[in-house]
Amino acid sequence: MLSIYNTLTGKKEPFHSLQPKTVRMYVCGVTVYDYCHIGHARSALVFDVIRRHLEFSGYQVKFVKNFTDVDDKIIKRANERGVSCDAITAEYIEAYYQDMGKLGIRQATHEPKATEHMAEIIDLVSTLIQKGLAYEVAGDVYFQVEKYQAYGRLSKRKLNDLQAGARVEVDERKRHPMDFALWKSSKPGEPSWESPWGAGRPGWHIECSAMSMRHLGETFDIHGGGMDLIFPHHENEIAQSCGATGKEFARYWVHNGFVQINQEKMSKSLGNFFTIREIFEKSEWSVEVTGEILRYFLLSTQYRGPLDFSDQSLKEAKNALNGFYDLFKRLAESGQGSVETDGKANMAIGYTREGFRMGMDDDLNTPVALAELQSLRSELNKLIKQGLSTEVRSEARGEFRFLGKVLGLFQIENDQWQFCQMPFRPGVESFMRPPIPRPRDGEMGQSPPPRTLRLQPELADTEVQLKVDERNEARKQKDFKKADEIRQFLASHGIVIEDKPDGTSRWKR
RNA sequence: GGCGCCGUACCCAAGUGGUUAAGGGAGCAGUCUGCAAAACUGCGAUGCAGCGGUUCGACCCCGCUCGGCGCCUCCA
Repeated sequence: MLSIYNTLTGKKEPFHSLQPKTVRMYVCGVTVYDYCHIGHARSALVFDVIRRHLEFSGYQVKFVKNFTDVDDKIIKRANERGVSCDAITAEYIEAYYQDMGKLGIRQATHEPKATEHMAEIIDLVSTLIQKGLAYEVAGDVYFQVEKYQAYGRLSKRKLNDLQAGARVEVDERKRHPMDFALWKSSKPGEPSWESPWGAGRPGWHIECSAMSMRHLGETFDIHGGGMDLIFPHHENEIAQSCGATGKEFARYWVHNGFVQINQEKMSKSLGNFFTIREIFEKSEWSVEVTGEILRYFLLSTQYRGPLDFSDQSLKEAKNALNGFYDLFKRLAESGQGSVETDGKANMAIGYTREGFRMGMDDDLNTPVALAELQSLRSELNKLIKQGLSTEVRSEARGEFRFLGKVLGLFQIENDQWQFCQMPFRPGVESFMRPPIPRPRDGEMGQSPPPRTLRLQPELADTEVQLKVDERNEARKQKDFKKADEIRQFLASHGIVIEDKPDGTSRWKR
């Protein structure tokens, strides 16, 4: 039974779906005007894993994640480049799929766009006006926050408190400073749609209400996003949705913590962000391996806590994964077991599955889930030393695949894993670049110049094996000088040899 | 000014009102080994920012202090 922290109640609560065996979940996606950074990756991954865990637990998950494709920032970017908004959004939606795909983020069941739901949005705004919760002023429509008594229940704020210290610009046309736009009249050249209030475009919050209700119904189970969306975005979504339907909107509100750099929030405005693609570009490893490192790193902290991104944290993730894939190599070798060792291994697998499930059920405690897998790794290493049958080894690898699937880990083939850094890639010592100076007013942050990678042609597996055999022959002849030369040669191609007690060797890249 | 979060060993990171405070990384010392790598074994917080309080008993509950951060404006 899953327990999950609900921002609405401020407590961890047992999760019950409204409909049996089906979970309806909506997550705020990204505004598509730029490349995604690691913060976006964390959010996407957290909800990807929640979805996978729910499926693992036997639910069918209807998962909706939107693209915000009408927005001031998009218009601004389009104007800067002298292209259409459509061109901007198409470009960055494509980039989103590329980047998230590399991270192994699965696509949602529906990925709606605001521009494709204008009818629903206009309907919703009309309803709010009819119900007296919204008012029109010269082509703009505002939601009147004072008409929704429960306003502030998600973010635990009171309207009065908000007013007191708020840095909200005074808009004479609003009845209350916190009233927010449902519909904005458009200026010439801006994207616009016909509406009862004239040509315009939707405000930011209304699209999520319209799209979630369209695809999931008026009341659904989980609504998620980053912590920073709690106020005002989700607060406003609740106000306008509940106001319009008179029903509860989402039942569980789930928010992920931030990725930080040096204990500070990573954000565009601070200029201290790393895009997903730049990490892949700088990585010393293949796309698959880098993706798994990033996933492990992002899951090494519980989703609600802050997570500091650094070169070291990625190295730790890499080292941890090396340990798993080292084990997988051993599990792929054949062996003789005993009733005792095979039995112990099966027991350990059983306990691990149970512990893993409990960890994940406890508000998606991925660090605990990973610790369980680490314990199994350690246990299996011991048992392999004592002797473990080929069958049980294979089952164990299968278990890592099975549980790992929930986290998106351990899915790649053993020989796809790269243990060593790619040799001869100058200038790529680390994922991290020096801190970017904070941009001054109105100035964009500077990107470092692109790095050119020189790839050493890789040795084919057969070539490596030939060399390894040659070396073992030399070792048999006690020609250790030659043996070491071959080791050196292979090392220069990024290959590490591990000698086994029986005189044969395993090798890894 | 309002609301909220965090502070666990060298680093990352779980956790519990009362047994030995998970797990990983790094380190050190061993086993194994021609060498190496991997693996294994051992060592490592008498203490969970500090100070009070509640309690038979608190790292875990309450209060205060110090330190760090977030939201209140676009933001995952």
